[in-house]
Amino acid sequence: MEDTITESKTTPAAGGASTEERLHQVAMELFAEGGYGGTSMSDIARGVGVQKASLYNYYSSKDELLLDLVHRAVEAWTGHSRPPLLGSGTRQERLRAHLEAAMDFVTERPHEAAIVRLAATQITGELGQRVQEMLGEKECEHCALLETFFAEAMEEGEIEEADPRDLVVYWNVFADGLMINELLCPAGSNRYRGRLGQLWSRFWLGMSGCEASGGEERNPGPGRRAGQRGGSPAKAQKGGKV
Amino acid sequence: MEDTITESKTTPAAGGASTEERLHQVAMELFAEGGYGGTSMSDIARGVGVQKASLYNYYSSKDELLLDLVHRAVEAWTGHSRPPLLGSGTRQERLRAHLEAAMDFVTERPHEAAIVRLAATQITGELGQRVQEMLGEKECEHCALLETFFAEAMEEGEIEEADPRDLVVYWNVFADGLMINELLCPAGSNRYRGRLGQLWSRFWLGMSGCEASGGEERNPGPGRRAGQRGGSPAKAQKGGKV
DNA sequence: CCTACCGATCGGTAGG
DNA sequence: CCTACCGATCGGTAGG
Repeated sequence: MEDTITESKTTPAAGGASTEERLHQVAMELFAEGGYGGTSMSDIARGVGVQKASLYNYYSSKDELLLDLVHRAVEAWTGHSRPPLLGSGTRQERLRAHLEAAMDFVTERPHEAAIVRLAATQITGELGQRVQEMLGEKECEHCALLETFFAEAMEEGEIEEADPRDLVVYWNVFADGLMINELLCPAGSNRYRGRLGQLWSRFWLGMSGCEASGGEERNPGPGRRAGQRGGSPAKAQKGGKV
Repeated sequence: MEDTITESKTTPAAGGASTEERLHQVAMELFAEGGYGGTSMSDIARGVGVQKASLYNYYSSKDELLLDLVHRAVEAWTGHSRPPLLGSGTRQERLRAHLEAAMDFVTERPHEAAIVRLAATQITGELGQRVQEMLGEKECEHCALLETFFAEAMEEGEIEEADPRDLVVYWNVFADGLMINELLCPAGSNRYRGRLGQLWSRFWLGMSGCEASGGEERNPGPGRRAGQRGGSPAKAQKGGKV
């Protein structure tokens, strides 16, 4: 018989995917839609088409399963949205492409995006700490990258002199605000993605020129037509906390 | 003995608060910190100092308990942050005061703020729908108020002409981005509240003057260079998804 | 990958 | 507000 196959695990019961692949898919979907506490191992087993006990051949516990899924989702998001930031074009173009890629990830791979959001906001206790640790690392890494990005943009004269860390904070507020709304909006009706043009124009005004922390009043007349265009489909990621 | 007291419910076991008040306080705190699924009625009963069954004299189910807490928290948040918006001063001052009040609520009454966030992001199923309904109503009401606020600000010339709805969206992105970061930041270290000065300057640039989505360039403000490829018309890169 | 089973705990009810 | 109790389900294990 086929017991030459040492650790097959192949039982292409559905879709031709291996049990492990189906496990990833199903668990991702159920956690994303029902939450961690709202999804039981039995629910997952039913979706995969195996007995609950069999799941423990892949993960030693429900916690470990979630951690792996979160890790995969974060990596996918980063892998999708970071490249545009490192691509070519003006800094503004690259930053905007980065943002669009991140937002498209939310639209195209909602379950993975939801898992990351869930990880950042919904998990408590010891598991929560482990998850926060993982996300925190990624975020720090990303913030450092952005800080350098903004510092270079200043050297090139594309944005006014300022503390790069202030720009990172400003960016995080804008990006997280967009993401959280896109994530929570009833699927499909992305009123934010569709209004990105005007939002970006306004955002970029604050990014490129501003009398920093000192000035408060002084809303100088407008000037500056920020690059404006529809959104081009791009890839995605972004590691803000959402 | 004292059975002359018809529906007393008074058992000032701790802090002099009634059992019902303690129930509100304890449940709010536990839900906020442990999540809905992560908090059992037994946990709450233990915190209140009564038997689990006694909780059902106040609420017919765990769901009803959460709904009431969410409702109270939303009302409190609104009651705390709306007055400044309707106060006196320039529109910018009033809007900023509104924002600061909202952020202070997060700092000063973290459990109530957390309950609202939890309600918006963590509850699924039928209960989730009921909760979303409640929040949605409140939000619509608030958006309408803001739309009027911005329309008036335009009439008064404090901000440039634009679609008020665009301004509401821009505001929502900024406000939500700030809130979510303030909510998730390790308590105390509010790096956002502390940087509100520079963030606000940048935000207000985009709010007050900007050639929105359809607009062309307008009177160039006084100083405001900013490198960025010398005044060439937008790249018009199309490719948008619609 | 399955059958069989574990102790613990869940939200909630009966009845006083 | 309590004692006593319910059926259902939880995450996980034994052993093959």
